[in-house]
Amino acid sequence: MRILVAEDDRGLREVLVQGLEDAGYLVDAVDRGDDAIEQLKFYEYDVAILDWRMPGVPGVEVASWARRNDRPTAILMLTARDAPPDRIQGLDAGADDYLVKPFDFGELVARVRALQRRPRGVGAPVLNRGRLSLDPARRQVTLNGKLLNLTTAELYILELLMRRFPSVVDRKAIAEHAWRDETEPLGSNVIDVKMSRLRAKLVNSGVRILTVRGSGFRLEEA
Amino acid sequence: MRILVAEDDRGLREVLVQGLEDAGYLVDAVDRGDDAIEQLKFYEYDVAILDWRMPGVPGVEVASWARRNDRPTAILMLTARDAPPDRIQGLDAGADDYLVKPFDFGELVARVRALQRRPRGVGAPVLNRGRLSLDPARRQVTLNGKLLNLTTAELYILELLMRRFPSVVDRKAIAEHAWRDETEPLGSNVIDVKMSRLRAKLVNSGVRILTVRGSGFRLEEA
DNA sequence: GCTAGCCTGTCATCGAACTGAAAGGTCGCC
DNA sequence: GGCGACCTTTCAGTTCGATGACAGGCTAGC
Repeated sequence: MRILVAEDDRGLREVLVQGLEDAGYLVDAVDRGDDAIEQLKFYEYDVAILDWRMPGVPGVEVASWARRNDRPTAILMLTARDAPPDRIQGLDAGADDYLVKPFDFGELVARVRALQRRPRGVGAPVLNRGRLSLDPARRQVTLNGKLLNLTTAELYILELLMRRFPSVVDRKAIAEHAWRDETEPLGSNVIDVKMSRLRAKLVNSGVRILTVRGSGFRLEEA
Repeated sequence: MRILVAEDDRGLREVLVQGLEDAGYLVDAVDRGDDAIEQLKFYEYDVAILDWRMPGVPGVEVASWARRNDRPTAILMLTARDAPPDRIQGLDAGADDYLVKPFDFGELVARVRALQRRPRGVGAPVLNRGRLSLDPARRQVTLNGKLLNLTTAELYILELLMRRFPSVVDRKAIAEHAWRDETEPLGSNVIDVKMSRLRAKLVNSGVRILTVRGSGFRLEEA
């Protein structure tokens, strides 16, 4: 297990390195954000522990760089700022978890363990496919920068298809994610209707919804 | 995006449900740990928000149940206990994230968003043979990464042949596996027909269906 | 409070895909 | 050579999905 620590406070950095090595990890440490990016370019770390404030590039920037470049590294952010707005920004930038100083070292280790249990290859906050771009936070989709006018249900379905790309998504999953009440009584063809409407809005989007008979639907590029 | 809220404090529960619904999520709520497990059995939630202390079964128990049973749901734990040892126990039990009361609602939403960005857990093991790869959970087959368009019956037959590889599979077994309903329908040559069609789709797949005269069929590599 | 507009789910219809029966050809074994 | 097992193609019936039309519900704006 390889971990990158990026922290400018020397005392804290040494505590982290020492403690994590004692816990059995291989640890590299840097004290600048731009150095962190350099390291991330060349090694596939399992976890990166980033300080919020750092010389060079701040932790958030490092996190969003890693996200944009599809680095397989889980990111744990450290900060002294406890104000929720900041923390939100950190999480939305692509951090996987968050810890506020001062923190208990045992808890840090526990969170690192929790992170490495998670499957890797996390997707970017914004889903892109073809000429489409779906922002889950804003609940909106753009086609070549132009806003697409999707209904709520359509957006849920499209989001699901994009998240599961290129897998087949079955009707049950679609129904459960896009509607509230239903259990199994899908005696109607609502899904088909919504698919039809969604398809109509996706012409020329670089993306197509394919039917997999008997199984469900999946997205296809081009 | 579907969320389960398990919280016994009625006031907080209603705040959570209302707030999350306003944020665009589909929310179900229960006030007992055992009810939470029942819900998790039946629906594939994207995220479950669990209170630490609850009537019935505590949140940690629910989390570890979900982990043991490979539920695809990410778990966010809520607690009033701030002592790190407790928090560590929560994370190790299988929680994906953690929030201490009282918390800022905006932060809760941010954490939920961070959780849902992660890919879901792994499903059933994938069968590989030759250049073929069959995913039983998704009910799809890929040839060199490209999706093969098999009908339901063809897929069942192929799955059986792959699972039994390299043994011979007799016609009776094939019929029973691919048509759950019938018992003695072997009055026609349906199986032969399906085999023929399946073979046609398996050209150049690194795999061949061999006939064992008088016994059945088996798969052969290369 | 009313109206226009959008969203939703149901239905009917059309078309495409899948299925199984049948017919005729091929092959292996005696 | 004969026979039975197996292979392939064809064809029609059926199932499943796509789509346009419609009515009820909800909302925003007046």
